[in-house]
Amino acid sequence: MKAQKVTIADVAKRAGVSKGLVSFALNDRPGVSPETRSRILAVAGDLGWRPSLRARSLSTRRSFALGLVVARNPEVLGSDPFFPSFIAGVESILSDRGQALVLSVVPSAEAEFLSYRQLVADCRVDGVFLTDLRHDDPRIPLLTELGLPAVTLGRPEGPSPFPAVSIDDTPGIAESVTYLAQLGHRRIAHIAGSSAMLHGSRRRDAFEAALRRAGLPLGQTIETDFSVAAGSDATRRLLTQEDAPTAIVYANDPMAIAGLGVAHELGIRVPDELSITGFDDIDFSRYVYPPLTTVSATPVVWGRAAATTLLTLIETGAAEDVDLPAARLIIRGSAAAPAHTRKSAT
Amino acid sequence: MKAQKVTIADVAKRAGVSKGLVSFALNDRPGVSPETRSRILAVAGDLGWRPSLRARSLSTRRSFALGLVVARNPEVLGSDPFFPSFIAGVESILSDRGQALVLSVVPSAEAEFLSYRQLVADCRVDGVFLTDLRHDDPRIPLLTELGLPAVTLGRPEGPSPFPAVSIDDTPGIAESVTYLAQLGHRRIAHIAGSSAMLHGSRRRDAFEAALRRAGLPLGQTIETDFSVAAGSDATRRLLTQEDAPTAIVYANDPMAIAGLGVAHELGIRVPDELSITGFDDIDFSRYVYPPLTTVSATPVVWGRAAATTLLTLIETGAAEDVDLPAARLIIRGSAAAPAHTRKSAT
DNA sequence: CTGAAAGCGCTTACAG
DNA sequence: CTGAAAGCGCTTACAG
Repeated sequence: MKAQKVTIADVAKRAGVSKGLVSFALNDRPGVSPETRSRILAVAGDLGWRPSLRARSLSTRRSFALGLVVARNPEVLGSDPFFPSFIAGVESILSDRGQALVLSVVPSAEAEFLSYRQLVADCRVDGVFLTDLRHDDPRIPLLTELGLPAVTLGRPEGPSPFPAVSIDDTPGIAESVTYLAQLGHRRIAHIAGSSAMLHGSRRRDAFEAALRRAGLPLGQTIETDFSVAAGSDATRRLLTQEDAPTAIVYANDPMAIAGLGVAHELGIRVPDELSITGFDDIDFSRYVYPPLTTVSATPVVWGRAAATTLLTLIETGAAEDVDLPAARLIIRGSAAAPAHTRKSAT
Repeated sequence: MKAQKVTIADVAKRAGVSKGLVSFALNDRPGVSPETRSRILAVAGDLGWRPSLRARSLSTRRSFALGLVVARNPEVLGSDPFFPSFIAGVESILSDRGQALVLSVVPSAEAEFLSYRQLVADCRVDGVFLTDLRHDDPRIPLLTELGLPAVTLGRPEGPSPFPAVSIDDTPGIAESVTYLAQLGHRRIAHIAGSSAMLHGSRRRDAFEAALRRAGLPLGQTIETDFSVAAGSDATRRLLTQEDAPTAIVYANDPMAIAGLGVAHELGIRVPDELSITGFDDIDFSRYVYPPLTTVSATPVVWGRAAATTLLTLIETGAAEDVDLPAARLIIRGSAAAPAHTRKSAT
């Protein structure tokens, strides 16, 4: 109703200058004397002038918005608190900078491609966040072709023209395995995420390397899609077989929580008869029983750093990679010495 | 790189008409002969012309985008799968309609106000979704003053100029209580959400009404902020007191899952010694142990309906309220006859 | 049914 | 240091 009535022309007239000058003053460009500038700004303030984003967009070809497209089905998305937290981090940066976040949630990888094309066709955003990196990620050449600036969460394997904001998840997994080994576990299994995803296979590699380092036999690994349902199924398979593992390292917390459910159902006591560790330290983790020993990720921090980097890239044309502090193991109650060890110790 | 090279002027020249005519053809406006229209459209297709959203925005004063601002701290947001699912539903409508979703996540109610003002000052969106309705919700007068179209999730108490898309959660709570009463429970407690929120107090009212209807004494109710942490605390209070309830009706699943953890920790077996019911049917619910008896919400459906309604409102200036099917009780394993009943039956 | 022009509200060379 | 003009790419009365 009341908004957008006053334009740059009103300010110019009232200040007795040209529209161009007002624009220069607004954008801190050289070529306007300090006195004139402050007079213009004062008038703008008096009039309550808010420069029209639409008009600026049209002439500067910028959108003043960043994009995030996430390709997941709604259920999996719902049990994964990564995105809400990541987005909260992103927003904490954007809101102060006058930027908006346009979010696109799509059900499949094909839809994801379309979504990026749509975003640039409509000039909706000035850059995007690339999450859930995959092997030979096809989105990197796509975005390159589209000329859309991006920042990747984690460093892609191949060459990438985009800055990467990373948080090393290897130490966390390694710590988990070491911790379990020190407790006396020898049959440790891993319920892994999708190996198509970089963080899925990287966690798996870290798991196997840590096992080797601990001088333990290669443990069983079951690949999943990171979903609660898959975590549940995999746990059941593991626990109902001969020589079931005494400890399971999960690639994320939702699967670990599902695993806890399966153990309860089978009458296997955690941590007495089965130790488990998670990854993410989601809110639920400290409230399940026993509370989950897990690796703390910091998605809010990640979101902040990614937003800052992307904005720098867009504004200056370049940005450095940033490495965030590695995720670390948080010891709670879901892991303990295996039953036979305790028995012999008693 | 390649995008946005061809403009309406190119199409007009190639088709041998004026820019105005191209615009008319594009927008299905009367005043252009069928032959001319199809010729223009053909040329546009040949040239791969994509009308510039920015230019359209400037002249039509529309943004072709919808807004959602959610005011929650990141942790609570993370354990609540409502928004991801709701957003997925919204997107499924928007993507086909060439609309985008701009999402704003803010930590407080004050920031929320600012966010709405910013959204309209920058003309970012043509309308917004109003979720988490509160008593005497101050956002309704705010949006009215700002002249920003909106759709409310649920019907506000007072007068509202906006269409409401609702899903009745009363029957689900009532069914929960009735079910528990029929199992033989007489001391049923409620761990409620925030009474400042409409759905928090409505579920509480439904709980008390159902108790009365069942001829049961008024149960204990503890108010929370819907968070996992609060659900955990409230459960502990309830279970460690004299005459602890034999059944607890939770206002949402995350709190119920936290309650399950507390019960385990206290050595209280569910459902043998304690029955619990949740609300939402989040993904986790069927994978905890015992699987949660809960009320199924349908946030994806809600998102779709809300998006459709909001778009109708924006395009036509009016939209009908819509009532979605009520949420219903889903019986799983977390509720059973209370111990003493079973004892006497044995 | 069609064209030429003005306008949306900024920014940006280009002159002075 | 400052002004006047053209341009961003559409839409929309207004004439014909």
